[in-house]
Amino acid sequence: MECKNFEQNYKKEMRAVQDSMDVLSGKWKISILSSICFYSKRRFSDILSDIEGISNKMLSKELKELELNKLIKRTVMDTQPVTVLYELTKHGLSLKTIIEELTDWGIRHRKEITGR
Amino acid sequence: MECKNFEQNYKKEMRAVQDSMDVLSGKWKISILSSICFYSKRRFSDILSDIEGISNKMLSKELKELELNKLIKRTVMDTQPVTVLYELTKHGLSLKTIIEELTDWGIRHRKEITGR
DNA sequence: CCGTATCCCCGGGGATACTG
DNA sequence: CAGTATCCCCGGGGATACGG
Repeated sequence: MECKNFEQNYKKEMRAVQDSMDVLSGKWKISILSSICFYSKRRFSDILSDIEGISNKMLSKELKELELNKLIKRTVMDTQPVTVLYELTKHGLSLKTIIEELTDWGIRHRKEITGR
Repeated sequence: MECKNFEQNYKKEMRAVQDSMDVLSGKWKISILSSICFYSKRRFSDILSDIEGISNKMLSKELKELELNKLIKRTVMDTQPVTVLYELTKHGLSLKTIIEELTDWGIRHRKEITGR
């Protein structure tokens, strides 16, 4: 319950958490990752309808950032009209544990705030 | 490596992760929590100087939100002039594992992006 | 179908000054 | 010391239309 192991590389660790948050804290990032993860492979328009409220502009932008960060892989299918598939990379899948823990904590947090 | 366990309560879990992110993804939240956690108890002006770039307005705002979410406890000391101590609550401390994992992932992520 | 381009508005958040 | 108040600017992000 104490934070003694933070003592040594305090600053460096703070930068590392911040790096993670920079990647994940985009407005729709987690939802997009969840959607793709759940269906394994998912098309642009499918993700668009999975996530309530997102615009095509934002989806496009967020997908681009996730791809830049090597969390997802984009594949253009040679169909007519064009189809694009998104899937998680190995690196993207390495987030699974963290997402699950954030899920559990979110549930506990809701209980804590709403008063059990 | 698959995401089968997401199948059942997909929507509910997505909302839960989002709840967590809503609490944590504020611009300075993680830094503030880390600072307080590292020193166990910390004063307003100390946190202000711990975190490079934050303004007193933002610090005040973020602290208020963290307190509302019961992650930190605010204590006014009866000194002259007034001193205020911030510390993590039990609930706030329950984030420690997640923060540590985000730290580890951040380091791995940097390696992934910069190319080992 | 999968995006990009454009327009436009609102609020996040910095700088600074002020109060108890 | 620990904030609040005010001013002000810039860019995040929505709506809509267009292009390959």
